[in-house]
Amino acid sequence: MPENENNFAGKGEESNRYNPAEIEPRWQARWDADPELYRAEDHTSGKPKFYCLEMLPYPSGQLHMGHVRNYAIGDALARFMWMRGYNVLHPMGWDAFGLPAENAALKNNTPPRQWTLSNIEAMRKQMRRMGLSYDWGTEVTTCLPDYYRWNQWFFLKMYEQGLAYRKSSKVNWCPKCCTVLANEQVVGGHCWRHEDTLVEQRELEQWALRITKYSDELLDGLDMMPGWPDKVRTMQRNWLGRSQGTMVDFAVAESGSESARQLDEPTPPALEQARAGAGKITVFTTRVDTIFGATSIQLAPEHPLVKAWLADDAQLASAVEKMLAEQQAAREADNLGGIEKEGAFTGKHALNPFTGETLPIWVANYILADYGTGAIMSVPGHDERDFEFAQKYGLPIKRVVAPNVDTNDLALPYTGEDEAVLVDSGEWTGENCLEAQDKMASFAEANGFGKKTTTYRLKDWGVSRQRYWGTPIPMVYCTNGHDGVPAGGIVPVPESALPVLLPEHIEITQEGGSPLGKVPEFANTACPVCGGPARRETDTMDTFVDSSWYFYRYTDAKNASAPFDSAKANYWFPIDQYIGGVEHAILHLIYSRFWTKVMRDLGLIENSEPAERLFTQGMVIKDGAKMSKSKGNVVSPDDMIERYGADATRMYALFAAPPDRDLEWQEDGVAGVSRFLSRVYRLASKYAPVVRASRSNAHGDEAAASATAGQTPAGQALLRTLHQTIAKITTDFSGRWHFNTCIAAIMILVNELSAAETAMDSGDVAGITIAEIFEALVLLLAPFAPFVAAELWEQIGGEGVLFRQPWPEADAELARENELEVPVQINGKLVSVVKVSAESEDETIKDVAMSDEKVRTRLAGKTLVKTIVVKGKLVNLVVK
RNA sequence: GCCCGGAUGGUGAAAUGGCAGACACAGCGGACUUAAAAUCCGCAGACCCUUAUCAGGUCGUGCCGGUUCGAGUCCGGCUCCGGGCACCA
Repeated sequence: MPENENNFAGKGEESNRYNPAEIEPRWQARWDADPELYRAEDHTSGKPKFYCLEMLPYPSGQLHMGHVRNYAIGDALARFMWMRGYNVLHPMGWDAFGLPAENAALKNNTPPRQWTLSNIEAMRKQMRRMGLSYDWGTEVTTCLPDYYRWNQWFFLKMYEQGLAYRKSSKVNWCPKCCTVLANEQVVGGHCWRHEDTLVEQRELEQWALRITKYSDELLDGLDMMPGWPDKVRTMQRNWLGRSQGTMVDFAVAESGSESARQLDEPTPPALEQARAGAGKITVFTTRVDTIFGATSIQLAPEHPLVKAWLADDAQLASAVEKMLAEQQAAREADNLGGIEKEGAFTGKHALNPFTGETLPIWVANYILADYGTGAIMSVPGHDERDFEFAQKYGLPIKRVVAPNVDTNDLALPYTGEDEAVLVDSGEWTGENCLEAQDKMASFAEANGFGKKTTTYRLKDWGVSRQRYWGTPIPMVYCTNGHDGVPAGGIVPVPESALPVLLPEHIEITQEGGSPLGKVPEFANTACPVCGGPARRETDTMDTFVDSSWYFYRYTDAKNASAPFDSAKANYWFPIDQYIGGVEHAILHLIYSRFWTKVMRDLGLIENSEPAERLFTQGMVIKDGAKMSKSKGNVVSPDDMIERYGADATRMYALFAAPPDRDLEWQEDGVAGVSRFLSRVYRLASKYAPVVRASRSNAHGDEAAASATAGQTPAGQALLRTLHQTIAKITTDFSGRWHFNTCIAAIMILVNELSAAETAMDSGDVAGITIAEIFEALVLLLAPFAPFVAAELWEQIGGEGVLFRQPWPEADAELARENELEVPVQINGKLVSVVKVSAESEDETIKDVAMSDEKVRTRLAGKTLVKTIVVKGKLVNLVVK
């Protein structure tokens, strides 16, 4: 910086000037040249381990402020844990598969691989510029074959275990692109790329992973994860949606005229089939106790029985068609909840197995086809939705539950159950609802028309994507079939043939289904079993697969013969602290929990959960709104670093708000932190010679002893603040993580040092004390502002690598105040403040308070009723 | 509709049930400077009393109530803002 030379004549002056633009690149170069610097010790290390992990980013090419904040938190923690003597694993990687690479390819004609890898390069550079303490030796890039081959390996293992299977499911389909769209690519019901094209719902054969096998474990595990935020656990609980209830069979009664008409007409085989099984409708209910109040059966429009009946009943067919169309429209408008309840009578009836009553069977748009059995018994008296429906269509509404035996006139619908009792329910009348649920379910079970059941909202995980830039699914379809495999049947690729490589030079176009399907060299292959012609699976895996287990790979990133070595994973897992955005609370974090359980059952690891503790940081906000390109309020980290340096940028991200809260980005605040660092730099540089001299004079214990003994009051006061600061920061790191107040505490210390400058210069503070304080100050700064801390550590003659120095110990004795200011209240109102010595007894404190001038005046003529003395806090005099 | 958060000066925020507003930002005043920038020092919740000072008083943590010697903090009932889920039988 040439202006420095102009502004500062003296060389000594210049060295006191904080210049991050000079310091930071210099230290970065030194750190980059030392790949061992942040390398964890081997798993055989005897040290206690600490696995500190931040969520891996998608390599968009640009770090944003959310990343900066996330990594600043993780980095501070990792550095602190190192200094506390832990063996720390602090890795970073890239969630490198995904659609944006394909879009970029379309737009700029750049191959996805090239685009992705150059983005990674750019972001890695930004991270290095930030001074983040990652061990780049364990870097994981999910789009490279040495990673994704293990996705394929896991897929084969899951196939062997019956955890991966083909399933027909509904997908968003763009007829113009001829491809499946992710939910987030559907904008207002239209294809995000073709605004005039409506997205269709299509049934498609897809690969799915049987996550539902672990539903109970995923749910119950949440209760044993106190290190995860309640918010996340609640969200997962709702997502899993376990509900205990009963399946009940209602026999379908054939009505004479209807069936006669049906018999006259030719019946398609599907209908015949449906009719054969049409003996009963199974409903799922959590309130089997209310079954005496059932007044109809409601089927989802997609229910197979409804489909069968449509052919016979044109009126029903058009009603159902209308419902489906409206549902579709609502889905497009993203307003499924706001749709009005509608239904149509099927003309059929069913028998209530408990009462023998005949109930009309309806089709209703509020019944979900994919939850429970797609059929319910409608109890309008005790269910709000059924009530609304029954009112609209004039169906009877019966009361069968009352809050207690005497209260029978409460408005319907009444949905209470805990203390409630049954009425008008035959032999069950008078029973408590909850007890009746159990007994009636058992009764149904014993009589063969019901079963206690647990249902889940969670569905199996559909992992097929009709995309290019993802992990190829390692399956082939044997064209002619062979022994035990029908023509076109599934044959897994043998492990030895992995990886199934993604072809690199392909033309990406907008249309035509799976891009890999149009690459004959890829799609056409030989059946690994019979050698005959075969076609590869041309779908790729959901990118959530990549992020479900990447953190295990970090423990053994170079392993070429296994996803990782179990001994290494078992040493490092579970992750001690996982840090990331709350937006991943459900999908990523459920999928990774699932994957962990699968790996455990495969015998690869011992832990059942991936992370001991999870921290979700708040958003970065600017002008009251989340930063986004469309709002034009994005602040670029590069800009900030250029202007104020990485230290100031990181430190501001920690100082402006506690990490769990949203953070309002104010550039003036960054400038303020930068000014603070200048003050620290100037002071530490100025006293560096004192520190160095004291270090070379001092000899071990002697030095330590003289640091604390025979202090001047000025020195004692500084030491007191120092040790209070150490204590505060140390506690905060292991609990609240309120780094904003930690940094404030360091500021207080530095302000005091500034104020004590004259005292220090005039010899009022011993050199050994000055040394102790500045050494500790630099150590305290290390987790938050590593560049300037490293620089100052060197200037003050510190030995070794700063980030491996032991964290300073707080000395409670030195931190203790010897005189306390105690507020005095009268009837809870502050009246005065008195000074007492820290050792004073309550009685003494009271006496001092009572003799205070202001207190005496106020007390005149009053009667003292009660005195409250809280040691070190206050005195409250209660008077009348 | 349901479930979570949150609400404190002009702004970001701080405060194991114990002096509300630490620490900063912006602001104002001063020092340094020919001047500015930078830096340093000081002031700073609102209102009232006072010619002014010194000092003093009243009110004040979204609203209403409660518990307590004492409530930003705990309890009950609301309002508004943010996030998640949403006909889950």
